[in-house]
Amino acid sequence: MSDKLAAQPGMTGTGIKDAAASKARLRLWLKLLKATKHVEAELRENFRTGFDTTLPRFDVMAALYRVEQGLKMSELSSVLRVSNGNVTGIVDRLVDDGILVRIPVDNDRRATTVRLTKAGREQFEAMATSHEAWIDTLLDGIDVSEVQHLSEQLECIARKSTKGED
Amino acid sequence: MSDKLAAQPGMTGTGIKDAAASKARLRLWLKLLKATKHVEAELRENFRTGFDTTLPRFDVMAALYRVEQGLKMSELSSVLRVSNGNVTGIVDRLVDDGILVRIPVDNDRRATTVRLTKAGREQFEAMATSHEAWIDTLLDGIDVSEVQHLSEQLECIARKSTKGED
DNA sequence: CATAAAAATTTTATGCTTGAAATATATTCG
DNA sequence: CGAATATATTTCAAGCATAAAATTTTTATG
Repeated sequence: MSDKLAAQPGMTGTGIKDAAASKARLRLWLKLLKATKHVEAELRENFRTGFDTTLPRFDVMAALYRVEQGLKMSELSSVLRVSNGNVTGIVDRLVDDGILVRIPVDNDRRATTVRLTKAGREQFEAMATSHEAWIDTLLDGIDVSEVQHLSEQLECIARKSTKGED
Repeated sequence: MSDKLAAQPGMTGTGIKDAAASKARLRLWLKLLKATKHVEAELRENFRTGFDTTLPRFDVMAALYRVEQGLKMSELSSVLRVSNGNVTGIVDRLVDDGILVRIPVDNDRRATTVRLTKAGREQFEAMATSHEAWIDTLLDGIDVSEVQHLSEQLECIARKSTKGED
């Protein structure tokens, strides 16, 4: 009746609820969110002032940079994990700016492939270099020796959704 | 001339650039982003189906729940770290729904205080309970013993911006 | 006191984001 | 073949988010 049910070492994963652990996870989540939002805000500002562009546009360009022959709209929204309609709007604007082209798909008139133009590839390369440097600065409070371990922990959170690829 | 400048143990914090560390931080950032987006997406879906509400609305309610007498609009946007105009819109809708009230501030007719109604406080309590349970489930891949350490690492990222409170 | 400067908030323009409905094309199968 | 179903994408309505301009009120200062 007076067994201690909470916070026993080795008790992890028994499914028994632990109020203290729950609170600790909540606090961890709030910190995770805070750190991510902070970095995102800095990146957004840097992209805006440095390249007059946005993070979502960069994300689209990054996804397409890896695949020279381009991706179908549905592949793009699947890679980026955003809705189809969302991709439509961002791609529209990037096409207007000469950064992307839409190319019809042979044998399927429903689909379109989207690809970076030469100008788009060049712009992306410049942005990617800055982006990496910004991240390096923003995360410099984290010791390199910790990065691997931290990464593994974060994998545990994302895992259930992503079927592992990346 | 042939000194190895990169990836030396003990070299951390010298300010000398390390391409491998930079790449590692970039990968870490992508994982951080992925984990956060995953949790946010789950929470959004849970709030939508479970309470017909949204994460930003919950955030506003959470901030106000802690301060029974309410907060001024500017305090709210400062606590939540979002723009003034953004808060205006979300508060408008919450007032329409009877969850918040706007109260004039004595001696300053420019400002308004925003406060949860009784119904708002009750709704928040129900949502907060579910929210904590959702987080507990979403983060259950992380061992409780790691939480403290992870939190400290994340503090290093957020620190430069937040002047420490919270 | 009058006017300038500062402060609190709202408004506006633009873009991101979602979920759901609509459109168009392809495929399956009776 | 032809109707039903599935797939690829766009459109739509609503809400979130920002930065910048505008509005209203307060405070400071000459």
